[in-house]
Parts: sequence; structure tokens; C-alpha cells
Amino acid sequence: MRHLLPYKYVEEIAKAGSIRKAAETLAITPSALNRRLLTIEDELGVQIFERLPVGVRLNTAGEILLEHIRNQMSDMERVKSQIADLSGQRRGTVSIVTSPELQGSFLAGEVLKYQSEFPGVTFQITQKFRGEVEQALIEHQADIGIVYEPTKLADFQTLYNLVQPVYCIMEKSHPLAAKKSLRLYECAEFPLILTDKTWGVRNLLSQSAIRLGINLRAVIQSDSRGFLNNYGRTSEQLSFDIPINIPENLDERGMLAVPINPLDVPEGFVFVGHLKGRTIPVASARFLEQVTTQMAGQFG
Amino acid sequence: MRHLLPYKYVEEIAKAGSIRKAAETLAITPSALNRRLLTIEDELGVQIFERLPVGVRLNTAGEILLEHIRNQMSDMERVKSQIADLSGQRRGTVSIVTSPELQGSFLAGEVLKYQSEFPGVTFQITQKFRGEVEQALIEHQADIGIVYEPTKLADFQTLYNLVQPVYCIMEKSHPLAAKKSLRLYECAEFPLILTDKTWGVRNLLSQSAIRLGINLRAVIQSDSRGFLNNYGRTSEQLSFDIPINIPENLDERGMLAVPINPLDVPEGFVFVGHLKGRTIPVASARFLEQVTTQMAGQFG
DNA sequence: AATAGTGATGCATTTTTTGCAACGCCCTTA
DNA sequence: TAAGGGCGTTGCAAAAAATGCATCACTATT
Repeated sequence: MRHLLPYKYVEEIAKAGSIRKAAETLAITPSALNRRLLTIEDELGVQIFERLPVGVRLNTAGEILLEHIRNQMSDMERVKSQIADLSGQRRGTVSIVTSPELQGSFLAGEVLKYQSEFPGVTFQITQKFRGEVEQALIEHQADIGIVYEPTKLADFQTLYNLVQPVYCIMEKSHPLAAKKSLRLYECAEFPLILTDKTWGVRNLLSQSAIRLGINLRAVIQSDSRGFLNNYGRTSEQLSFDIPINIPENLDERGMLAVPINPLDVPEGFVFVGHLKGRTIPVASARFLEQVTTQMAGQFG
Repeated sequence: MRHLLPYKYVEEIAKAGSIRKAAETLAITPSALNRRLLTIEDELGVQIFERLPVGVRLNTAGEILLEHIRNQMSDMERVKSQIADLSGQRRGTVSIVTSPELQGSFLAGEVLKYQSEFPGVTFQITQKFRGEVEQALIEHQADIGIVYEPTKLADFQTLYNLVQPVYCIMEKSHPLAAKKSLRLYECAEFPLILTDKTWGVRNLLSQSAIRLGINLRAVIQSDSRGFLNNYGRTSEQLSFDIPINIPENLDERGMLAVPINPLDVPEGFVFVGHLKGRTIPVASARFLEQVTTQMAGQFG
């Protein structure tokens, strides 16, 4: 698609904040790039970038144009995908942005399942916090968004949502292990392993704790679940998670999950969807369908 | 926008059905145009047109691409419009497709009003029958659609709709002129001036007549209102119209309009809106706002 | 005051696009 | 069956556009 090269150039200049830097990553001379920009601005009749002593910066007109450019480029991807699909090819890239709660085995399993059927399809999975997923979709960094407890949904087209109550994870020998359902104050008596508040689970817990006047004592806190996973817990400690993110081998590891009373901690929701007003590529649409079907069967 | 010249070329080839003819209207050589097409197909990896002995014809891939091209081109218009609006210019073109009921003085007055405020804005008004308006929007022949009694609204984003009951138009001396409201069987006793069924009013009348077992006797029938207007009516004859299309000087011409009982003929609706999922140019959006406000004030 | 960064520009070079002419194909017509 | 006219395609030379290089003017930092 050589004809939308100018678009790519504008996008890169905007990202780099300087014509010379952009020219370097684009592997052309600054003068050529500069002239392309001048041509575009000339055709448009307006400046797109304001010139600063240290480089360039998008002005309002430029932002309008850049939004169009991003729409246009990803719509072209969709077109290519649909055309490829016509000829029976199953190719393309499925790009997904998820909140960290979805980085567990569920999504990985779905990707594996999909790829076993369509080996030509590649995946790109990005992790963003729940407040940033929608923005990533707006910027066309991904086609599909899957978020637990998103902070806003203005430009998000929800295709499926899934109830995911908070569970408490503990060793089988734990004093609370016999219970069928836990109250939050019971958990609060033990040392807790918590993520930070960018996570949906932690956010639900914190809000509930404030409402109920309970103090949650974190013995360890991290924004990375990988770190917490590697942290060898003691037998007293409790952690929290949602079903879709609870490892399947919990039992083998001598642990179990007990739900927390929804009156104490409200049930959260996983939202699955894409940017509003977009038609996403075929492969993405098919994967989306598979995921929602699996969710409905496994958790619904 | 030189970079979307290839798009324009594809569109023209599709329209002309032949490279040579398209080349002529595009004022370039067939060989150059052909090579551009081959380049595009090469970049896309698929043929866009199937080659026939008598020319070329879009295949499925081509249709997908053409839809993208039309979206892209009209979205670029929107971008330019929004950018022009930033710098305080009020320029651009407002393109409207309406059913014939809207070609009366109402819309013309609104256009005049708008242009008196923004002389830089030009208008393009196209008439289509109620079943074709939506398709015209899909093909990006216009930004705004205004239809009386549309046949479908699948891709139509309604921004306003207006109740428009059917009125009966007659001379002041007519036997029915004293009534405040008419039954359909009363009208059926007189010779009628009717449009054909592509018109919404006629469609409402015909359906009601069938339901009520009434026979409507048309002394003259035409799909063109202009013709009917020039037709010198006799004092007995009746015609039908909706308020928004009734001329303001009816009284001066010795005529009046009497509503038909909605129990006999259901009230029709004027739908105002644009293609679903589109952001229309600034001038169009502003005009749309003016029209709906005026409609609400004058008829709502 | 020197330096290092920025965007802009004149000029020669390279790359791309275009026009011209001709070819091969298929359908219609004589 | 042969001739003619329409079609898309292609080789080649000319025209046009894009690029790279060197350089300028400017500004913030050192």
C-alpha cells in the first residue's frame, strides 16, 4: 500500500516529535521527509505541525488528521483481511489488549486452540491497566479489548460481558479453607498479598474495605502478578483473584479458592469488545466469537 | 490529496466499466491507468476487477475495496471540513438527498437561511424516492438524508423524526372545505389528483384504501410533482400532501388544506439523519442542526 | 561565544510515472 | 469465414516526481 506512505510518515513524525528523528527510523533523509510534510500541508492548506526550536508538535488540525490516518490504516488492514478471507486464506494478525487479569491461562489456551485450527494467524497481546485499555483501542494499537472492571466505556463496543466475582486464594490447611463463602472482615484478619490499585480486583476490595470500615493489611504489594507468583507465600497468607485468572492446577499445588460474599465485595465484570464504530479484521472477529462462546460455556 | 488519486481511479474504472473509457474521463492514457490498476492489484495480492472481453467488472474483493474507498474519501472530506472549521472558515459543501416530499419550500427556505449566514457553503440537493435514499447515503452520494416514509432504515442514523399527517388540498369553494377533519371515504367521492406509489403520501393512501375497502379514483397520476403543479385543476378535484410540503401561499391561491382522520390514514413520518457510523462534515452537521431545530419549532 | 540541535531550500541524481505505439485477444458484423 | 473494432496489456523513450547532499537560518543550551 505505497499510497498511504505519507500517512505513515505523518504518524512517525508525530511520534518522534522531530522530522530528523522520524527520518532516521523511516530510513530516508530529513529533507525528503520534510518535503513530504510540506506537500501534505500544502495540499491541505493548513499546517499540521507547529514548528518548535526543538522539533515539531501536532496542532489541532494535525490531531484531527492523525485520527483519520489511524482509522484509515486500520480499516485498510480490515479490507486486506476480508479480501484474504475471500480466497480461503486464513491469515492475518489478531491484536488484543487486555487488563492483567486476563493474561492467565484462559486467554493463552484460547489462542492456542485458535492457532491449531488456523496456523497462519499470528497474535499480538498487549497488557494495559483497566483505565488504559480503551485508549489503546482508540489509538488503534489493538483490534480487540478484554478488560476487567474498566473505568470508562465511552468508545468501547461491548460484545460480551462476564460476571467474575472475587475469590480468595489460600492453602488447603488455612483456617478459612472449610468455608463455602467468606466475609471480607474474615479475610482482613490474615496477612494479605495484594496487587496495587491499577488492578480491578484490588480496586473492588479497596472500595469495599472503605465502605465497610475494614483495614486491609498488605504484607506484599506489587503491580506485577509475575512477581507475586514467584513470591513463596506462607501458609497464613491470602491472595485474591477472579475465576478466569485462577490457575487450573490450584488443587495440585495444595491450594483452593473460596468466593467472597457478594454483599461485601460486589461482583466485577469482564468486558469483551472492540472500538465503537469499527469493523475489525476477519481473523479478529472469528477469534472474538470463539472467546465469547468459550466464556459463556465455561463461566456463564 | 494526490495520494488518494489511485482510489479515484479505481472508482472511475468501476463506474465506467472499462479502463479505456475511464482513462478518457480521467484525462490520462489507458496504459497509464491500466498500470496503476495493475500496481494496486499487485500490492493487494488479488485481482480487483475481472477482465471481460468488453471491459472490466468489479469482483467481490473489488467491492470490498470500493466500499473502503468511498468511506475513506468522504471521511477525508469530513477531515478537511473540520480543519477548515478550526480556522474560522465556513466553507464546504452540504449534500442532501431527499424524497420528493421534501423538495418544497421548507428545505429551500432553510438552505437560503443557512447561506445568508455562511455564504461560503454550497449545497447539493438530490431527489430520490423513499426506497432509494438510504442506498444513496450508503454510496456516499450525499451526507444528509431526509425521507418521508422510508422503506428501510438499517444503515440510517436518525437524528430527528417528525410526524406529518396527510392533508387534503382543495379549493375554498369545495363541498368538503368546511370540515375540520376528513374521512377517506368522503374524499373518494371526488376526482383525485395522485402521485404514483413511489411517493410516501400515495403509499399511505393506497394502503388505507385497501384496508378500508375504498377505491381511489385518480383523474391524473404522475411521479412528478412539477407536472401536477402545472396541471390546472378543476374545482372538484382533490390532491393530498403533508404539511412540510404544502406551499405557504395556499390561501392566496384560493385553496386550503384539511387533515384526514388519522384513524383512516395513519400519520407518516419524516426521518432526518445520516449514514450510520459516519461523522459528517461540519457544514453538514450545522445545517442538520438548523433543520431539526426549525422542524421542531414549526411542526413539533 | 561556541555548540549542537532544529526545519527549510537549491541543485544534481535517481526513481517513478506517463504517453506512444504495437500486440494479442474476443466478439460482432459483413 | 474473414474483416473490423473494441478490449486489456506491454516495451521503450520521455517527462515528472521524489530523493540525497550540502548548506542556510534559527534557537536553546553549554
